Amino acid sequence: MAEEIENLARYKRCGHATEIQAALDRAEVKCGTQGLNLTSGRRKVLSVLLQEHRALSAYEILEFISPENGRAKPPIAYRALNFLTEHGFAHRIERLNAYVACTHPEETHAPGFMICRLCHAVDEVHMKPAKSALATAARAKGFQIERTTFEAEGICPTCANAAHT
Amino acid sequence: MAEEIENLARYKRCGHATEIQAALDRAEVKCGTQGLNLTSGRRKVLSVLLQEHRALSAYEILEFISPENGRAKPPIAYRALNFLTEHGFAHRIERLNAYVACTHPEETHAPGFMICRLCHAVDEVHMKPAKSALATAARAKGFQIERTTFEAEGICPTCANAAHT
DNA sequence: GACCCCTACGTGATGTTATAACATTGCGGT
DNA sequence: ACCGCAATGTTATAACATCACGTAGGGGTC
Repeated sequence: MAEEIENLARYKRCGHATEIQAALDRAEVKCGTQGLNLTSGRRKVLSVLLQEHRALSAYEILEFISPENGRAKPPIAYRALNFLTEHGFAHRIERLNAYVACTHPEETHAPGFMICRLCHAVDEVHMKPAKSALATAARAKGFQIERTTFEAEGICPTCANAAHT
Repeated sequence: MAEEIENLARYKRCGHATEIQAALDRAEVKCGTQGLNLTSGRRKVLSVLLQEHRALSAYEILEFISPENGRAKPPIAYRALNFLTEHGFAHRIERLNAYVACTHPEETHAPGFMICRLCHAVDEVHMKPAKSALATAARAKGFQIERTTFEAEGICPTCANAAHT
C-alpha cells in the first residue's frame, strides 16, 4: 500500500501523505468489516483522489494510474469509481463530470457540494436528507427518493478574498 | 409559430397543443419585454421540450428538429439550449445529461427536480434557495453561491402504485 | 443605396465522457 | 485437476459537447 504513495510522489509532492495513508487504512478496515474487496486498482484510484484533494475526471485519473509506457483504458477507472461511489468512498460531482474522495466516509450520508468556479476546489458538506426542501416536496407528492444530488457553484472564501484585495 | 405545432403533430399526437401554444406565447412576451430574441430555432427547441414534457438529450432534440432529409448538427441544439437555460425557459438535468422545459418560467427560481428511475418523468419543484441546508452551510463558510443543482432520483407515485398492485 | 457591425445560424471536425462486449486472470472450494 | 466467481484487460464504439470558421440577415449611419 505504501507503494501507491511512492508512485504518487512522482506526480505531486505535498506532504499530507500521513492523512492519505490514514484514510486508506480506514477504507481498508471498512471493507474488511463489510466483506468488500479493496483491490489494488481500487485502492490506487482512491489514493489518487485523496492525494489530489479535488475533483478529477475519469480521464485525469487514468493519467495518474497509467503505466510508464502506454495508457490505462477507461473501464479501469470507471469500474474502480463505480465501486468507490457505490460504497461511499467517493462521490461523483454531476456538474463537473468528475469525482472526489469522500471526506467523511464513516457515516452514510446525503452529501452536498460547494464548487468554486475559479479554483475548482470542492467542499463536501453533510446534509440532513430528511430536512431538505426537496424531501418535503417529495413526501407531499408521494415520490420515493433513493439518491440525491445537491451541488452549488460559486466562489469559495479563498478566491473571494483574493479577488477584493 | 403554428407551424411548429403542425410539425410536432407528425411525431406525437397528444392534444395539449393549446397549453404548449400558451407557453410559447408567454415566452414570446417575456422575450419582448426583456429585449431577447426568441428566434425560430430557439422557439422550435422550446416547443419540442414542451411537447414531449420530459427530459430530452440534446441529440434527441436534434432528431425532432432535423429536416426530412439529413440531420441537424449538434451546435444547433446546444446553442438554442444555452439560450433557453440562460433565460429560464428550460433547465438542464445534470444526472441525465438532458433538458426539460421550465414549468414556471415566470418567476426566477432555484429549481429542484424529482426524477423517476422507472418512467423517467421529471417533476420540477420550486425551491427557496435561501432556506436550503446548502445555503446555510455556504453562509457559515463564506462561500458565495451563484447556481445550484438539486436533483432527487427515485420512484414517482405513478410507478410506485403500478408496482404494488 | 453602400457600408459596417452585430447577432444568429450552418457545417465539418474534433474533443470529452462513458459503456458494451468479450477474453483472460487469479483465487478459493471440492 | 477442475469449477465457479470476482475482478481485470482490451478493443471498439456510443453518447454528450465544443471549436473554428464561414455565411446570412437585420439595423444603423453616411
